[in-house]
Parts: sequence; structure tokens; C-alpha cells
Amino acid sequence: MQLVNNQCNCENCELKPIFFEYVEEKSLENICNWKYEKAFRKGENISNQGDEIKEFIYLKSGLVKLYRKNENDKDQIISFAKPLDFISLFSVFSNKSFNYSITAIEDSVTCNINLNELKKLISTNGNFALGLLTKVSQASDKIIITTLEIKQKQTFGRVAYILLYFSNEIYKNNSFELPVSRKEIADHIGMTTENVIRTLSSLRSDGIIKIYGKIIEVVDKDRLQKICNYS
Amino acid sequence: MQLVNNQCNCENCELKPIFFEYVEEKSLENICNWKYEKAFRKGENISNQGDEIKEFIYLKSGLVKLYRKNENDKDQIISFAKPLDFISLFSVFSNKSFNYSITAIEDSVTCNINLNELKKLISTNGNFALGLLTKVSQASDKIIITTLEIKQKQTFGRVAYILLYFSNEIYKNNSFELPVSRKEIADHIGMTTENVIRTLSSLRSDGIIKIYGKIIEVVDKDRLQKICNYS
DNA sequence: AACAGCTTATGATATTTATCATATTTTTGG
DNA sequence: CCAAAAATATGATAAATATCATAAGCTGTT
Repeated sequence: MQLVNNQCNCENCELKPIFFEYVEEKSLENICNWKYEKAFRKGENISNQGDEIKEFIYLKSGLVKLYRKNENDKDQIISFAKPLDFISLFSVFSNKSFNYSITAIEDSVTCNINLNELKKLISTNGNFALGLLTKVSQASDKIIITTLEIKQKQTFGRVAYILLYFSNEIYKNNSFELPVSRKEIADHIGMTTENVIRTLSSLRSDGIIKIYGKIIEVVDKDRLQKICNYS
Repeated sequence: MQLVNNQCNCENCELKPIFFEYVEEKSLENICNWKYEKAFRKGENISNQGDEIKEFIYLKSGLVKLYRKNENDKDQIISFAKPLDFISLFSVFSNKSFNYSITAIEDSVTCNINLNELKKLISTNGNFALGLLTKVSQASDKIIITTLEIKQKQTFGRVAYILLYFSNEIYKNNSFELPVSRKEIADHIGMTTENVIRTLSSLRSDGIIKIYGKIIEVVDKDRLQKICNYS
């Protein structure tokens, strides 16, 4: 992790219109004093389950995974988060400590805001609070709905779902390099690594995708979408 | 559904210390003008997936289920909610319409607050907003964590989980009447009705529970807890 | 270069879960 | 109160998924 040389550039932040929608210029200037940016390399840990929450974090660039260890010490990946998704969306306001870990799965930059200062801003600025409440709710909703959707599918539907997620939501390209291992996909969609691999192989032999190691090319997106919807 | 004769009794509301923690007496009086109470009989629908959200709803008494229909028209029960759990916790601030339905599974009374008025209160009262943000986050967190915990278990662990939930969280008694059918349990924990029935039968023949129709008696809670933790 | 460790891959098999069939009991509506 | 529908129950079987075994390919390190 590396602290980014921190010129106050909130004015240019692409998140500004969303995050700071309701904050006047004057308050916005203050934010520069509480916030700083951190850069993480692929694979680096951003925060750990159990850590005290001292900061509100969001992602400026990159890609991260949110995951937790269960009682049997097995990882469950809750979701992936891309920029404009808040990453410290849940736990932050409801807990003293994180109930999940965050790790960068691509080189990432986070913007960190001191939580106490943020809370002060919320308590003195109702409109900002309402905006934030909306964002936090949207982020939680998305996790809940996504989890339900994955849960109702079986093997092929789940693998199709995650491939379409990376293709459509993250890389916006039919060809992309998987930022995660087969095991991580398995930990996210709730199946074994072997079955993820097998399912990918099967999609390949049906000519729906091509596989070059970590690189996936979606050849027949219509069929993949049908598989996602109906199985 | 029946409108409850609506004397303003927020002062005595058991939710007051939580919900209105940060609202001064003066604002609190206003709330009486926007809120009203509704009584629902077991089985009655409180709101429907797709309905426009006009009110913030919470549960004064009773028990409800939150569920949604998926593309294949199959119900998925997201969670059960008891009093002090907000029931319009998600969607409310993030969506124009409910992305789930709510049905009373026991006679229930809701308190409904006009959403626009509530939003005005939020925007003019930052402390209240922060309190609400905390509550909404806690409610979402609980759903997310619960869903993950259920997901990682298999048949026996899931059935044990739901029995312990009703026994410990809802009825605080080793003997209780199930407020839901076997099918509804199945829709919640993601298995088939037959398997829920079979698993219950199996727990009975192992002497862990007794079954009298809808009435369940947990005979050996320690073993049930072990089953919940380890399968 | 060589080794260790991890990931990907695939086959064989075992286990888990769903589906289908059927019967009994309970609930609901006229 | 009765008939129909729904819920509960259980067995037999099929399908889905996990587990175990093995091997090849990659990756990082010394």
C-alpha cells in the first residue's frame, strides 16, 4: 500500500456529483483535510474482518473483493466492487468493526475519509445524510438481490452469471482477463472449484466461450444469457 | 387490513427510544400527523413487489415475511421480521418501488409514516438521519450475514438454523407453533419442500425434536445447535 | 535450472439433493 | 358439512454436486 501524493483534487473527483451532491463548496473544502488516498497493488489487503472501522472508504479506481471467513475457516466472497460502488457500504454505520475483509483484485486506489468527521458532517447536513442513506441503501440492496439471484440458480446458471458480470459490468468487452481464480469464483457463487472448472470446460466444448488461461472470450453471449436465465 | 383508531401515542411507543432518539419533542408531535397504524390478520398482504413506496413502515407487533418472486415465478423468502426490525428497511431509500412483497405471518400491526415527510425530517435533522442510517445499515447487514450463513450450510444445518431461529429469536421457548408452512421454510433456506419435511422427520426419529403438526418442540437443543454449526 | 507450491484440468466415484409418485391428513370455501 | 384443494409425509429413483485421485501447467524463489 502506498499513500498517494495528496493534492486536494476533490473538485475533479468523478464521485463528486454523487457523493457530494448535497454538500456546499465550503464544507467540501474541509473534506480535503480529513481524506487521503491510498494505492493498493493487486492482491494487497485493504482491510480485515474484525478491524476497527475508523474510515469511510470508497473506491476511486480498480476492483476489489469483499469476503468473510466462516466458522469452518472457509472464505465466502460476498461481492465484487468497482469504482462508484461504495466499498465500505455495509458495517460502516452499523458496527464498530468490519464483518468482512477487502482485498484488491486489481491495482486500486481508495479514498479514505475519517469516519468521525464524516459523521459530524452527516449530523449537521441532513440533505447530505439523505443522499448518503440512499447510496448506502442502494449498495446493500444490490448485494441482497444479487445474492438471491445467484442462490436460485444452479451450476451452469451461476457460472454464466459471473461471466456475464465480468463481461458486461466490469470490462464491457466480450474478451477479458479474469481478475480472480476459479477458486474465488467458486467461493463467490457457492460451488466447488472443480465444478467451476468443469462447467467452464463444458461451456468451452459447447462453443459458448473460449478459454486461454485467465483470458475468457464470450463467443455466444445470447446462449450464455439464456443459460444464465434458465438454469 | 384495518386502520387502527389512531390516538397519538408515540410517547408510549416502544420504538421511540430507538427510532426517535434524536428527534426533539416538538418534531415528535408533528409525526403524529403523518403516521397511522394498520392492523393485518395472519396471511394478509402488507405490500407488494412493484408497488410504489409511499410510506416508511415498521412493525409494532406481530411477525411478517419479506419475499420476492423470481423470473421463474418461484417465491424466495428473503427474511422474517419481528417488531423492532424495520420492515421497509431496504428499497425504501433506494428505489421508487418495492423489490419485494411483505405478508403478515402472524396478526400484525404496522406503523406507517409518510415517506416524503420522513425525508423532510431527515434532511432537516442530521442527528436523526445518522440514527436512521445506522438502523437501516444494521437491518441490511443482518439480512446479508444471515443469507451468507444459510448459504454455506447444507440440508440439516439449514433446517436446524431455522428451528433455532424461531425457538431462540422469535418465541424464546423450546416449544412453539411454526408460523410458516414447510414450503415457506423451503423457500427461505433454498431447498425443496419434500426435503424440509424429510429432514424434520429425521430430526424427530433421532429424538432431537418432537412434531405435532405445526407445533415443534426442541427436545435436545445442544445437538440441534451442533447440527446447525457443523452441517 | 530446479524445486515447491499453487492453479487448472479431468476422471471415477460417492454423497447430496431434487423429482416423481402416491397416500394421508389438514385446511378452505361453498 | 362436504368436496376440493393444499399441506404433510414417505418411498423410489434420477439428477446434481461434492469428493477423492491424479496429472499437467504455471509461478515464484533460490
